[in-house]
Parts: sequence; structure tokens; C-alpha cells
Amino acid sequence: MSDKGKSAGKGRPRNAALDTAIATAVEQLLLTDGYSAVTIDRVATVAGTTRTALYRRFPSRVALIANALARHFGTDPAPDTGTLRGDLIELQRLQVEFFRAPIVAAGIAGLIGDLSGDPEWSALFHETFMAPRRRSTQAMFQRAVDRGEIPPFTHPSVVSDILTGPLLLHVMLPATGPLDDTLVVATVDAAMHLLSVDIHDA
Amino acid sequence: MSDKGKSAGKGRPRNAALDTAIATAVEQLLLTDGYSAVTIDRVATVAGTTRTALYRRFPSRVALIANALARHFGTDPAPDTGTLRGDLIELQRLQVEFFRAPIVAAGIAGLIGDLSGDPEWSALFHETFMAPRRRSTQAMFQRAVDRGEIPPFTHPSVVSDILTGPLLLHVMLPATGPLDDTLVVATVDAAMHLLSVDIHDA
Amino acid sequence: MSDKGKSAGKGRPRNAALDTAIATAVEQLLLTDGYSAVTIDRVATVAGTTRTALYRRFPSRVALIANALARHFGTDPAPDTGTLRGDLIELQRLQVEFFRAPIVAAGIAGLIGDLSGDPEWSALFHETFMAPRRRSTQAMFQRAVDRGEIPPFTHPSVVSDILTGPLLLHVMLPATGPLDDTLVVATVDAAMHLLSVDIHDA
Amino acid sequence: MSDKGKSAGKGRPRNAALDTAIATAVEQLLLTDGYSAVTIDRVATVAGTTRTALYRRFPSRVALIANALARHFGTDPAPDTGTLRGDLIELQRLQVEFFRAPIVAAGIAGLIGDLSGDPEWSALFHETFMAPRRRSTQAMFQRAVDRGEIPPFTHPSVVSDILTGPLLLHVMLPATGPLDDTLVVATVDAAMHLLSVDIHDA
DNA sequence: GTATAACCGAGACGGTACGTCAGGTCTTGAT
DNA sequence: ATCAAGACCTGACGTACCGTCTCGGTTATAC
Repeated sequence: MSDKGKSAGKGRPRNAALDTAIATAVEQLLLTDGYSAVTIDRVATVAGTTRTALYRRFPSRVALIANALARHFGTDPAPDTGTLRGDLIELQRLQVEFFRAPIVAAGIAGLIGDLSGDPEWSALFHETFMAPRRRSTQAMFQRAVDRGEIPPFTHPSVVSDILTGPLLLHVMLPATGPLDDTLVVATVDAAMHLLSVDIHDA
Repeated sequence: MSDKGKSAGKGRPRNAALDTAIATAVEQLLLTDGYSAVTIDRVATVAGTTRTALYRRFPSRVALIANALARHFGTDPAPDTGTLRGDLIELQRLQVEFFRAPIVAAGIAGLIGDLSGDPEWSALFHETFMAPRRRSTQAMFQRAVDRGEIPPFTHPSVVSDILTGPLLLHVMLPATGPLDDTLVVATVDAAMHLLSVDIHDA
Repeated sequence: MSDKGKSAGKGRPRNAALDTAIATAVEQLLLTDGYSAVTIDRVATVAGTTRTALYRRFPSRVALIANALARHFGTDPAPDTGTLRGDLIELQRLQVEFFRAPIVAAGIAGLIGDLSGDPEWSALFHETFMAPRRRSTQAMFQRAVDRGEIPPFTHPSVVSDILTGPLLLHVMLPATGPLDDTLVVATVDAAMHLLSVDIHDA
Repeated sequence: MSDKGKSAGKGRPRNAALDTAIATAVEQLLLTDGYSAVTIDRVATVAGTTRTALYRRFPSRVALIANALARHFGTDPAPDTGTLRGDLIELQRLQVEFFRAPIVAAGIAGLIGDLSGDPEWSALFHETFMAPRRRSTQAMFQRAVDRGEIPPFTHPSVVSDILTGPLLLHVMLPATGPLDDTLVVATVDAAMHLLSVDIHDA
């Protein structure tokens, strides 16, 4: 999502302090003044640098913000507690942690909004923030099948939707209330049910 | 969400043809060029009028677009088929119909993104697009309780989240795939389960 | 310069109170906020009426302001003191009185500026504010010739220019200093000299 | 009157071609369509650039036009012909040349009008266009005094008023007729007279 | 006494310009 | 190759005027 890791050795090296100054500036602006306040100009000013330096690192405003959110996207290994329910609870705990991070909560709606309409960026966003968790979720299901906990399931992605969708809803529309533990339990519960019965039996 | 219906009789009346020309222009731009193309300037040009006429009707770009989406928000009465499952299926059918409308699909992500950070607008959006359906859903649950289909339930809003969240996820991130019937059935199934058992039993 | 005096008897008569309210509003705005503040909207608001009523009286903003200044344009008869010098002194006194009126001082530069480029309006302005005094000045010169005070003069208009030009300069460019009596005496002096000698003798 | 000559070496230098394109555009619009046609928008369009580039150079429309006129303001040294009369004739020739320049004739009335009410801008205008000539005029008088041509004079500025005022009057109100040589001779004549006699003797 | 006509208030309408802000690119001199 | 600085074009923002128009309602005179 960024251009980091360019320095191949030739010319003047990147100023590492700038990298962090920029990241800090983005976060600060996002938290204090909201998504719309995160402009290239203001980030540069707050970071004490110039537009040029920003564009050398990020190709666009969206990339800049996406990168800031990505820093808060845990790369924890897929949970493997031995039971499906334990795995799911842990998974949701991780997801909630991500969505509840103030920077994520402040930025994700605007980011998705700005992405919408551009399939390329949209796909990249999905691949960065959604796909990894979805993939580890699928593996989790497979382990449960292998253990005999649940029967083979033919529509695993809808379960991911039910796990993630309600969380996203709460993050994007704060008027729906806080992202609390009741939601974690309920989504896990629902997922367990869908995984236990064949969907067209229901 | 708009200023329509203002005229108390005084002054020159609004040109109704303009109202529709504007709405049409918004839809057209949204569908052909995407959310970011829906600027006050372009809408005015396409509608064959001026910025002034737009600002007379809508206080901001957000209101303009929200109004266009609201036109596609069905005000159908809460479904009442006699059975909880039938009600839920019908509810989801309505929701999917709304989210699948090309204009809604094209505009909702950007709209929610632009709303984020402004609690007032955010609340208004929620009240306009989310709350009505949520309220009729609660009534639906109550009827099922009265009929003895399900036990009293203490967290009805999480069920609404599980019904709506996954749909929103698919609309906003097209990379997750189309909004198909599998999702309808799965969400209804999950909701039925959550309503049948007490949540902390699960 | 205005449309006053229209009432031919038939319909509802003009509200005379509005006429004065408008004139007062123009003067007030001109004096307190300057020429650029005298907009149709603001005048209407301050006068407690509407644009419509203004446009019924004046065809344009310029006419509105010109009318306000004209109210301060004395229609005193051409002075006739018996001597040329006495006449000239009196004439300059009248001119200074006009140019020093706060409303005139505040409005004339802007008015002439807005007129510039439109020969029709420009001619009307000249005819209204300049020509009358110029004509009575010519008559004054003729009386002096008849009395034998001065020889016949072939370029009387340049004398008018020398009498009026310096006053206008001071009104339009306050940085040149106040419009004081020294200027009156000097201009009269200069005019007397020009009238006494033939110009190509000098 | 402008922001030119800013570059201290840093950053991308101003595009000099733009400077001239803008000046040309202003002159063209002023001459063909008049003062009121000289808007930021139109100048930018005609100059083939953008509003932004204009605002980078001039803080306002007034500054833009003032700058265009200033280009036609001769910086010729104070005339020194050896005789007061010769100096005055030469001075008036220069003034007439300035006021008769089509751009000046087209723009000065509007410019002074827009300035009126803003003492700061008004003073700057006076300092730019009026004061230099006035100062060299004072020096001219002093030389004549030194030569013994005229007695010491205590109100030199009124003579400047009489020299410039009538010219300005003719430029601003074309209905008073063209700015011809008769006016030059008459104003010089009047000035000579005022300088030769003590003013309160007259 | 009832047309008719001009007024009044309110406010919408198409235009045009304003001055600002943002995005993303390019150019310069210096490190 | 990086950095700070800043110019450049593009395009949108929201506001303010202008002068015109269309309403409903109100006086007046004139038939």
C-alpha cells in the first residue's frame, strides 16, 4: 500500500525520521480533526516537511491513509485454540481490536468511501485488510471439519460475512451503538450454528 | 434530508421540473461516473441549471446524494406474513432490493464515508436509512414472541446487525462478491437461531 | 436619474414612506460601510422592503446611488453678485459644499467608476451633475463680458475644468488632503487670470 | 502594487511568460470590453492560465489592474528645460501622455472607484501614481525660485492640483470632451499665474 | 360595486464572479 | 536520490450579487 523499502543504496538515503513524522501526523490529524482533515498539505505541515516528500513515499492521499491504518492491522497468526468456538472467539477478539482502534474507527469509513468506484484500489484494500483474515478463517473451518466438529460446509464465505459484517456496520455507523462483547458472542453463536447445519436445511 | 416541501405559499414557487432534473442528474452521474463525479458543479450542469438552484434545495453535496438514495428507499409496511421466518425472508428481500439498486450500490459507500466524523449528519443518516427498518424488525420479533414462536429476547438489536451488516459489507466492498440469495438465507437462518436460544446460553 | 413621479392615478399608489426609507438606507450604507456595501439586497434589507420595490423605482444599482447623490446636489440659482470674482467665489462655495457632503464624498468615486465605459450612463451623469453648473458658469462669464469686466473668451469650458477638476481630484483621492478654502481661492484666482488674458497670449 | 520580485532563489521560479501573458490579457480586456470586463476569471482565461496563478501574483483585482496601469506610467526624470514655463509644458505633456494612454483612460476611473473607501489602498495608489509627479513638480518650483523666476511660494500643492485636476476630470468624464492641448496651455498658464503672485494677494 | 391596474412581500431563477482549498505534477538549488 | 521550497494546472467549494420572473395579497381609481 506504500512505496516503503525503496532505498537501493545509490543517492541520498531517505530520512527515516520523516517516515515516522508523517505517520504520526496522519494519525494525529485523523484522530483530532477527522478523515476530511487529512490532506496532503496539512499532513506535510504537521509533519514539518513538504508535499514532495509525501508523494515520494505514497502515490496518493488514499495510499497515505491506508498505510496508516495498515500499521494497526495485527499480523497475529491465525488463532488455533483446539476448538472451533475458541478459534472463533479469538478471531472476533482480534477483529474487534482492529475496528476499535481509534485511528481505524476514524478512518475506515472515509477510506472505503474514497475507494468505492475504483475496482483496482478496492481490490487492493480488500486484499490488504479483509482477505488475510478471511483466509485464516477458512483454514480454521477446515481444521474443525478435520476434527469432526462440523460437517463439510459449502459456503464458508457467508460465515465470514456474518462474522465481519456486523462489526463493520457498527464502526461505520456509530449511531448503531458501541462495538461491544455482546456482538462478539452473538456473531460467534450465529457462525457456529451455520457451520453446524447445512444451510439449505435451515 | 432535503429542504423540499418548504413553500408556505409565499413567493415564486419552486420549479418542480428542476427538482426532477436534479434528481435525474444525480442518478445519472452516480451510475455512469461514480460517487466522486457527483459534484455540485456537474450536477448543475447536467441538470441544466446553476449551483444556486442546488444550494437552494440542498445544504450540501451529502444532502443532495442522500436525497437521491432516499428516493430508492422503500417505505413498504413492515412485512407480516404470519410466521417469523416468513417475515425475516421478506425483510431481507426488501433490504437486498435497496442495497442492490445501482444508485444505492454506487453511492452508499461514498456517502457513509463523507458522513463519518460528523455525528449530527451521521445520526440523521441512521435515522433515515437504518432506524425505520430496525424498528419494524423489532416489532416483527415482538409479534413472534406474542405468538409463542420464540422466547423473550433481550438483545434484539444484535439480530438486526446480523441481518444488515453482511449486506452492507458486500455493498461496500464489491470484492467480497455479489449480494446473492445465499446471503439472505444464511442471515435469516442465523437470526432465527439467535432468536430461538437465549444468547448467553450459547 | 430615477423613475419617480410615475403615479398617473390608476392602480395602488406608491408607498411614499418606502421612498424615504430607501433613500435613508442608501445613505446610511454609503456612509457607514462605503460604496461597495450599497447592494440592492442590503439596501432592501436595511429599508425593510424587498428588491422588487427597489427595481420598481430604479432601473439599476447605479441609478439608485446616483439618485441618492442627486438629492444633495443644490439647485440654487446661478449666483449673481454683480462682480465676476464674487460670482466665482460663490460658485466654488457651492461646488465645495456638494463635494464635501459626506454622501457625495463617499459615493462619487465609485459611481463614476461604475459609469465608466458606458457612454450613455456617463453622458447622463454629466448632464445631471456637471452640465447645469457649467451652463450657469458660462452665463456668469457672459455677464462679465457684458459688463466689460473681461474680454470675450473663446474657450470658456477650460475655465470650468480648472474650477471643478481640482475639487474632484481632492474628493476622489483623499490622500491629496482635505478640500479646503485655499483651493477655492486658488482656483478662482486662476480662473480670473485665464479670463482676463487671451489664452494664446499667455 | 504587485508581488513581483519575490523569488529568493528557493523553489520553482515564476514563469515569466505568464507574467507577460497576464499583463497582456488585462490590457486587452480593458481596451476591448472595459473595466468591468477585467475579472480574475476572464483574465485567467484569456491569459491561458488559472485563477490560482493570478492570486499568487496579485492579492486582488485592484492590484492586478493597478499594475497594468503602472506599466504605462512613465518614470522619466523630472523635466528641467531651464525655464519654469518650459518645465511645466513638458510636465503636462507627460501627464497627458499618461492619461491619454488607452489603457489608462479605460481603467483609471474604475480603479479609483474601487479604491474609494479603503484608505490603505487609496494611499498606495496615490503614492504610486500621483506622488512621484507631485514631488518632481515641487522640485521644479524650487528651481524656479532659486533662479529668481518666481517668488517663494507657500502653497505649492494647490498648483499641482490645478495642473492635474482638470486632466483627471476629462479622463474620468469623457463627456467633458477630449484631453486636448488647449487644456495643457490653459493649466500651465494658470499655474504660472499662481506662482507669480502670492496667493492671498490675488 | 366591481373591474382593472399598480403596488407590496416573498422568494425562485439563471448568471457571473468571488476568494479559498485540495490534488497531483514539475522545477529549482542544495545536501 | 533526497530534501525544502514553491510554482503550475485542474477543478471544486460555498457565498454574494445582479436583474428577472412569478406568486398571493393589497389598495386605489375608474367604469
